[in-house]
Amino acid sequence: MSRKRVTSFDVARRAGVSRSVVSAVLNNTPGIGVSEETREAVLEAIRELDYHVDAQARSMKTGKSMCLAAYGNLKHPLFLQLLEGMQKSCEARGYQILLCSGSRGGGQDRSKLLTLYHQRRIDGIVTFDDTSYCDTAWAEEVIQAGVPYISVEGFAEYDGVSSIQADYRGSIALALDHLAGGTGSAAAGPSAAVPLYLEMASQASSGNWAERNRREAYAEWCARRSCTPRLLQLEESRPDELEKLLAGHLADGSLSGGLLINWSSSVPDLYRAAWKLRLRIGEDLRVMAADNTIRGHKLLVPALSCVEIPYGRMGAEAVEAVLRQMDGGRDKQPEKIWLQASLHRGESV
Amino acid sequence: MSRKRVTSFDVARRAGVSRSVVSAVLNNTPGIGVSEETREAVLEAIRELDYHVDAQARSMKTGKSMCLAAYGNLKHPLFLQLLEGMQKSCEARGYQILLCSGSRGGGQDRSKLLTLYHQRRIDGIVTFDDTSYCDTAWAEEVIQAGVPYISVEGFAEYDGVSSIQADYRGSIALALDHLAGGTGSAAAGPSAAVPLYLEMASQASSGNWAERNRREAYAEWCARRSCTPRLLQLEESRPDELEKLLAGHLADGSLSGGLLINWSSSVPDLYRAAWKLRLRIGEDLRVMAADNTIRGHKLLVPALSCVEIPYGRMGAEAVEAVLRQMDGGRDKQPEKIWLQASLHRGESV
DNA sequence: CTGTTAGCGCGTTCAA
DNA sequence: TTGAACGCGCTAACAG
Repeated sequence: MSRKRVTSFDVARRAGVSRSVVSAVLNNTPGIGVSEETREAVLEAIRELDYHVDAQARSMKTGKSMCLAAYGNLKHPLFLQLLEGMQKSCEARGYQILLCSGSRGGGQDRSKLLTLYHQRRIDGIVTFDDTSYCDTAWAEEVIQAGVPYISVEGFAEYDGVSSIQADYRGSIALALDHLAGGTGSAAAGPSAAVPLYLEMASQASSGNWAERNRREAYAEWCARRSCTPRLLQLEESRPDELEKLLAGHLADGSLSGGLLINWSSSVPDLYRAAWKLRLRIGEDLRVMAADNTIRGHKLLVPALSCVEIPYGRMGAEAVEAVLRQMDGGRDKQPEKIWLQASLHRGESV
Repeated sequence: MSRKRVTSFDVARRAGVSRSVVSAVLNNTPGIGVSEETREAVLEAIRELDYHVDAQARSMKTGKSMCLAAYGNLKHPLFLQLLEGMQKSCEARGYQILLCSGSRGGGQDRSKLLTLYHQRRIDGIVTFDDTSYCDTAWAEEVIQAGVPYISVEGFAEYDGVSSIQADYRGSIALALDHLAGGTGSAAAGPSAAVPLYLEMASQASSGNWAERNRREAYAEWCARRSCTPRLLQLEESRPDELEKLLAGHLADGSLSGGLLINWSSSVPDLYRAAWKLRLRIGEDLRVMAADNTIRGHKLLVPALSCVEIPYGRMGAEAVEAVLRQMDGGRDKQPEKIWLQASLHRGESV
């Protein structure tokens, strides 16, 4: 049978000291001096008895749970990358991650995060939001509660709370340069065919900050090269439309500059349309995506060239930011953090 | 500023009762009778003061952290599905999930799970292992510590600890039936071409329980139909080998019965080989995979027909099993749980 | 400089 | 229905 739980009291007795010394040794308490000798004795006792601090008792005293909540949609494949990044930072700082998925659709089960905070189960919150997320009511609650908080990809244009996002503008330039670079000389002039920008859209994404930035970045890129932008917008999940589009634009050769699509999640539809038309991606048609939600660089055939949003780094940075808030007190201004995207060279361009 | 923390003491005074009553109301303590009247008064006070139980203090007293550890490889995309299932069960039982990734490669950072248990941060452990995982040293430690534990997909053939796994045998039959069903009449006799079974292999998977089961299931399926099995084994990550194989077998028509591959993760290579040979999957070549790690039913073009391992349900069941262990005491026998796989009908067969 | 004593934090539970 | 003790570690004030 497992023997009785070992407490600091046991350790103290075993080492012939008082419990405060045990605590001092464990925490390197500055105020309390401990001779090297006793220190060793305590550590020895700890080892012998296999003593472990009771995290609850410690938390109760210190007021820190040493846990951060990670809230996000478990259906989103890239949530894992975020968690990985968070994990790394947390590990380095001795923190744990409490997983809090947002299961239901519309409902604000975010409020349970605040409950967790009030219960002292967590010291801070990281939410993985989509780029159009900006619920100011939630932001108010967070501020009201005084809980350290940061949103990943949400609240891009709202200064009330901290947030971290990718440089969507830069990501478009990256993609377009790659697309154009493959076409001929690096110094391609206005004569070279301009890449077509295909913007998939859903009701939620219309006024969206990310989409707007991408669109503008496309326009600017074209302007810099003094060629006219060719923007197309399409409803999401309309594979037949995609096919029609492809057929039409191929007939008149207007796709010779390649195609940049905003969401990789629509790329399978695109590939499928090409498949039906017996077009070979990467040969008859050069394609890139402005994100990599579907991990298309590894899974699609031919491998998708795309831009990678750095969710891993975002997670790590998010944790750092939240921890900063904890130290900084409540007067600290919300931070807005931006990270660069990177390029995946596949076979599709 | 956030006002001072509200304790049960404040609530008690506000409601004109003693703290024990507050506790009794909150926990519906059976032994203690509380009049409807006082009950209401307490709830009212709780509401007015916005009181929240301090989780640490409660845990300290009850000895339950109300947390389960989820350990697994954050690089594995299906870990998310497992978490989703765990989340669902946990939510229903008032539990939280503490995320504990296994970051490094070989190192046994699993031991930190035991530390967490000794620290009373968690009440139980669920690990997401691969099918060849069977570290009996770890199992011993777990038993020794007396921590409720279950492995998902590990320890299939070791009875010392609880585990939960998919019915890999059944999954193969499912796939083969689908593959054969598409070829002609349901009552296809020995005359119909037999599907080829392609087993990708790595050093770790050789003696592997899952692979052996799949192989045997294939043999049995063939035996039932009195046709001779056609098994092929290939080293993983050898795209050129795959291409050679495809070319050869197509020339002699031996792939007319279709192809079943054990790992979907090698399917992109297969698709790529077909792509190079200008073969059209689903038309010139019918393909299925025995798992769906890569989510090929949605991402690949044409959509992959495959078998789905029910990670979501496994996660939910795993949590239930761990909670059962907590109630049952340490005399309870380890459980071995099996779940059925299901079929995804795609376009590749 | 080294180490001790006493009291706290907060909810739960058992004897009264 | 209540008072009092308890669980376990932290830390300020204090003593050698």
